[in-house]
Amino acid sequence: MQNPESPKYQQQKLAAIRAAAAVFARKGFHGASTTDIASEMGIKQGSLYYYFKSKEEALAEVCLYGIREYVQRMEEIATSEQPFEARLLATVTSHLSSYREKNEALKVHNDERLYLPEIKRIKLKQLGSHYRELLEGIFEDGVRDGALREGLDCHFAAQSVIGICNAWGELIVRDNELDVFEVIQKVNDLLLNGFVPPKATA
Amino acid sequence: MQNPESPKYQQQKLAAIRAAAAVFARKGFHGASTTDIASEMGIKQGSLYYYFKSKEEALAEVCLYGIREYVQRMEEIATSEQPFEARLLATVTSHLSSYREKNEALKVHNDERLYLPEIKRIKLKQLGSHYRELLEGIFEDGVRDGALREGLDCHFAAQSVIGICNAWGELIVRDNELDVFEVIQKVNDLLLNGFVPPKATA
Amino acid sequence: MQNPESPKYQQQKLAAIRAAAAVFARKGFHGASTTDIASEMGIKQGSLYYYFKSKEEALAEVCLYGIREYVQRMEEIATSEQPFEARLLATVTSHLSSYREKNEALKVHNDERLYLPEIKRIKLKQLGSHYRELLEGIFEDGVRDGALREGLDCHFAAQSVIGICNAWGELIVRDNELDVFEVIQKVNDLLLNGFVPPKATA
Amino acid sequence: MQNPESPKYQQQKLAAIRAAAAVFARKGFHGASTTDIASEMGIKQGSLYYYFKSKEEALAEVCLYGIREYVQRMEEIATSEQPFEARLLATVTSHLSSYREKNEALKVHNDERLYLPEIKRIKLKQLGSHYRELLEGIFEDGVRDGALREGLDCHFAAQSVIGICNAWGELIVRDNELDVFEVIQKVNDLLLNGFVPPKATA
DNA sequence: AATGAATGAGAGTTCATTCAT
DNA sequence: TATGAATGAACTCTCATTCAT
Repeated sequence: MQNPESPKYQQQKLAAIRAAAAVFARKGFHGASTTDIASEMGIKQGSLYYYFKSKEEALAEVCLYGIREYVQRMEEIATSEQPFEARLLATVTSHLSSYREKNEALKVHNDERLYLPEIKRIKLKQLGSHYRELLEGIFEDGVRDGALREGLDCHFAAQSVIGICNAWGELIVRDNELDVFEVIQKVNDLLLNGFVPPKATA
Repeated sequence: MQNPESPKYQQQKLAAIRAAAAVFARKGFHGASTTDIASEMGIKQGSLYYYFKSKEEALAEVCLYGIREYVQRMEEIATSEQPFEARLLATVTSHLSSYREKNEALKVHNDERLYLPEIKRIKLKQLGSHYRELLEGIFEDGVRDGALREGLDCHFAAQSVIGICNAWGELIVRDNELDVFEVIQKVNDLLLNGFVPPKATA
Repeated sequence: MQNPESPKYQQQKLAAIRAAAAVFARKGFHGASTTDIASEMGIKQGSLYYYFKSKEEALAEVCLYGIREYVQRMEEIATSEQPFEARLLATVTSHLSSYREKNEALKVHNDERLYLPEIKRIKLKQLGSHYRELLEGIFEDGVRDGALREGLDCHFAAQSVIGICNAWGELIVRDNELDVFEVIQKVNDLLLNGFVPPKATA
Repeated sequence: MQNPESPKYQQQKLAAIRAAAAVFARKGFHGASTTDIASEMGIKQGSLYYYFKSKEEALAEVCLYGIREYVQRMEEIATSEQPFEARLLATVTSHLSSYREKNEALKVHNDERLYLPEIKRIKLKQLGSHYRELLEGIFEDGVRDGALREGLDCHFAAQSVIGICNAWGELIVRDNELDVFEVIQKVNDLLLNGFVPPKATA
């Protein structure tokens, strides 16, 4: 069926993934219909099956697409030779701005991937874990460098960064007025310093 | 469906709301069927309509149920005469432990309320805003007391607390092994101090 | 179940028949629900079964009720010692005014009786035939008396009277402004003389 | 459901309308199921929705179909240059023979259109009024020509023609033995001359 | 005499999926 | 490469009916 790896096919397939991402983000996996997706990309419902074997596979591909570039960027950040603070800022920036750039696929990955059967989630789990591990690595480096507190729970820290970025990401998607750059700054600051003023040490 | 505020009816209605909450939390609104809900509470599918006019109304009631007690607890915290740090800890504790106590309704409120029509969301919005405002008030008090940094964006702070708690909440619901008490401590600490060691002031 | 032939029961049963008639007339047999009927008479749905074994039986009773008094009146007219013209007028008057007096049961009989199973329609058929035969008898008398044309098809005539009365009856039920007395006069006149002016005979 | 004015679609759609007409005529709108209609046209129930958006819309289309050609024929009769008597006969013939030619759609229009919501009835009302007005016009012409009595209530006359034709139409549909031609003659005669013999004028 | 509660069957409708063209 | 047509399963919802109280 996918015999033609023709450029036209590749291009349409990408359009299909993006259309599916947009619709899943808006309506959720179960709330979205194949008709919705097809009409989002300007074709008829039946034609969708030329690009996806099933609706579920569409979800799988969207999730993969969503997290893949997200991990890629993290890979670049993690391997870059920068001080901790720069890398954290880069992480937060990458994560949050991906939401504004209408990367609906990431939102879909976060919210809907659980509706995939275990098997189709393996790859996603690997990528997700990889992402978290890279981020944990950054934190570990930070601790080693003295940029971070001794004894910091790096796993907890990484999860928290992901969590707070996703939370603000949803707000960003929902509220177009939000100044993403400002949010990035503040999130970054919160993660570094918390809300409490530095205690005057004697 | 009926007037009768009979105790039997009230009790069954509550069971219905809880059953719906459990199923919606597990499968999402669109992924859950009324058969699922009915069998969760041990009645037949058609009988569910004795307690809910529609599936959508069931969602509305679950959301309301979920957020109501959540706001109530916040109200108590906000009006208590405690220093900022105690109130923040109480907030985080209240929020996170509600997830462990299988308050699936709160998760449903967070994840599924957007599938309600605008009209049925008004009340929820009010409650949500009220919660956030109470929390903002706590932060404003903290700034005034000097417990928090001068010039802190209290709106941002409140949103961040809610966001990070919801993120960890999902993890708690998904992973039964997680030590909630430990998470609470660490989240609290992150919010107060961030990840960076206090700068040695000269 | 109907053990108590108490006056209260009889009275409520009549109310039930009338309520059913009103609802069936408004919504049709299949379009009406037992809830509609019950609430029309101010009781709860389940209680209806105290008066009717089934919805179908309710229809049967309404139809019977509707046609019974209608036939009774015809019986009086048919046995009265009046000239043809007076009896025709009485027939049309009886038929049409029964519609204005909200005898919805008659309308139900006309429109919905076909939804009854053959068996439950036997009695109705007898009554209907009896009505038509009485009316045919009136016409036969009229022919014999010379009040009507020689060779008139009395069966056709009777059916036509019934048909035109039912047709105007529906209009009367639907349009409250209609002057029933005027309609009666005109229908009567149409049946007697038609629309053409009497030919001047040499 | 679709744009395609493909001949196949048009043909199947017509088959769907006719099937719906047959079933609605037999069982009434509420008594008929979409399964009935589908199996009448030899497709599966779900497939029906390829041709109708809803059962209600099926009813609307059947009614429209039923009354449309009926009005068309009347238009031809009304604009023809014939004496009154010929036009009345043509009207009665058109009306009654349409019942024998299994135009169940007309019966459905008469009996079931009230179950449509107001909005979907507007077009039907217009057509119905148009029909009546054309018929009234024929009567007015007849009065002007002297073919009809001075002072005849033409509105009443038109309604009566429609009413009596519909009444006999139902009988024709129900009783296959009835000689339609004979009924037409007699109805026509009744409308023209009534049942009373012409008074011998001195 | 009446009701609250429940049921099961069936309704209309949607939708993922298939396939000939 | 894409579509029109059809399907069958699942879904939400309604409703006549029953029965303990």
